[in-house]
Amino acid sequence: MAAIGRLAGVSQVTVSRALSDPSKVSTDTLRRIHEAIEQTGFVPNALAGALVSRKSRLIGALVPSITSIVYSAMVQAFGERMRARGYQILLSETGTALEDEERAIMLHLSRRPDAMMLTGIHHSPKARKILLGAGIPVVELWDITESPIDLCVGFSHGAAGLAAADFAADTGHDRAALVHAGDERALRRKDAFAERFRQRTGGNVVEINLNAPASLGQGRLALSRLIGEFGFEKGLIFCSSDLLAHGVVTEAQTRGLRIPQQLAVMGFGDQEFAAHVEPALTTLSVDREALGWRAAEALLSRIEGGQADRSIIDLGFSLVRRKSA
Amino acid sequence: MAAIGRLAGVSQVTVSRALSDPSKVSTDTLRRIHEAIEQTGFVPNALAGALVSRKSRLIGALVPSITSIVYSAMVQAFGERMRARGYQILLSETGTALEDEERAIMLHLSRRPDAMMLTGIHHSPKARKILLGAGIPVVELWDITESPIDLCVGFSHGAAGLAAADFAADTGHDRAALVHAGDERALRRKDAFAERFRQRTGGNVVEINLNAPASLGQGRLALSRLIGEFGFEKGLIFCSSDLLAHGVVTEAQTRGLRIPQQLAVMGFGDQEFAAHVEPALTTLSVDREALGWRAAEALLSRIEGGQADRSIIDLGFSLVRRKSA
DNA sequence: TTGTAAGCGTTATCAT
DNA sequence: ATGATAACGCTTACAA
Repeated sequence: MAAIGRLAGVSQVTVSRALSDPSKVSTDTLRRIHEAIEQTGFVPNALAGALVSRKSRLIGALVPSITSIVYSAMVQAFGERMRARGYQILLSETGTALEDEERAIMLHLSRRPDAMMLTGIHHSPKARKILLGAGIPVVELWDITESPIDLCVGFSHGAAGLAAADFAADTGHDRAALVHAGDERALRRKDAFAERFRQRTGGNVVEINLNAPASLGQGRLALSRLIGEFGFEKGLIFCSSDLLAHGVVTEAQTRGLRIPQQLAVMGFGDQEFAAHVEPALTTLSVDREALGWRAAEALLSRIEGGQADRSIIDLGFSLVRRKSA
Repeated sequence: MAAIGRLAGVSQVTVSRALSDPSKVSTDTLRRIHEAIEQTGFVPNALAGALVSRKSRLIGALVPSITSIVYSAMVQAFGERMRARGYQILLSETGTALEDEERAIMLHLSRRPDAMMLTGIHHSPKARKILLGAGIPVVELWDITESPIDLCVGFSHGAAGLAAADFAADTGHDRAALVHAGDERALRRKDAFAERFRQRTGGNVVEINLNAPASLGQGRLALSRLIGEFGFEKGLIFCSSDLLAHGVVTEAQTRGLRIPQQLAVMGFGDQEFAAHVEPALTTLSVDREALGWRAAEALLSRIEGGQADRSIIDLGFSLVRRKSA
């Protein structure tokens, strides 16, 4: 900046002002400063700015995985909103291990973000403590709790499981299978499903825990195992994601099983392809864009406004009935 | 750090040393320093560290979209490798507009990243200039060129299109259709395909430009349009992504068209589901993990070693023949 | 093994 | 409208 100042015949401070608040600088010097910037290819150092102003315009974001559309669509909406307001996203994948998340949180906090976004409400005690101590807005996504670190935006996974179980019971099924990838929130949905379904129908519930990232192939495998291990060829299958459901449907068709008459299949997430699969998937719809968008809004109002928004935001879900169940 | 020093009975510098190079500090003071850190919940300020050391341990990454598995799988591999070596990823989505990418590059550079990763080899002249001026390693991904900004890791999209056309001709097709989402690299593949296919077979090539993000629904729509607008019910369809190919296959099955006898379908990317779709997709396979991984390695050796790796890295592609063509 | 001093490139504060 | 000066919280010499 000092060099730009010399070129433009002003001091370093004036250059700083020209960039951060042009209204405080005369149009003539403004022009000379921009010319000098153009010539030199000067790019201001945001590290120095953040250090002294204590505002980094950086938002830390932690997701289990970036390749799952479930998270990436949410991060996309979140990031878009944040970028529009002049913030950048420092993104890390944490996997599912709490200690990895804790480490990532420390790393993020060392960059002094203006706010943090976390996935889920399940964190290590130390992570909570450090986050609280950081004194910045924090939003937890995808789930709700009575005691968020600061803010949370999501929906009740227990309620989602109950809704799926009620649908299964209402549509006359007395056998059900649960197929999931083993993540914490999916487990809560399936536990709620199992309890409610047994309660209402007295029927049997079997379960396949794939313990692997959800994929079409894993979905096909799940149905094969369901048939091989449990002789499950009639009933409703509740999958922890649409991708798994799509795999189950594909495998069922290959085997000549009729959907939904013989096998009813429910997914979760209402991803783009859900409506276009043949037969179209019945699923629990979650608005992932709204999730990211609302989280961004809530953080922004905390960062800039003071507080405003309430701290527990339940976005709910809806059951979309299509052809597969 | 000064406060930690006071608690541990040492100076601020010793605390700094304890954190950056523990071997330079006696085990006893090291212990006292860590106790003090534990008590206070101190998190070092990486902004200050980066400012003076001129090393941010930050890598800027620019992708068109994070929700496309094509890019997210690559970024995942890239980020994993970088994190393992102590770097964090500043990620931005740039869409397809060059001016947006340019703006994002400026923003990233202001944070003084130790290196930058860009998608594609097509950038604005100003972007090139600024990047060059930044004096940091830059890697361009997904494509190769004789004149990269610094490094490039990818493969020839022209060659990929030729390979697909040769396959189509070799398997006896004399009509072909191209379905694509309109992105720059897909256009280069389809242009190469069209030219080679016409040259070899003299046959007709029709084209659908969806001008929308690739999706299952768009793939179904594409086949509907192909049939409606061109009466295309026999021949080979080369799609710019597996997702579109999957949509075409789904629509074909719904309409009772036989694959591959009547309609042969080729995808691009060899995504996870490609092998599990029914019928399994014939596609051009690109190793997205290797792409990210090699890009990270190349940058790392430039950052830390000096130079080492050669600057144009062609990872190639392969044609995977399955059932759909 | 530890400490002192200088300075990284900005913004904030107070003058002019 | 502009400038001088003092931080911000670290790392890097250099010294003890």
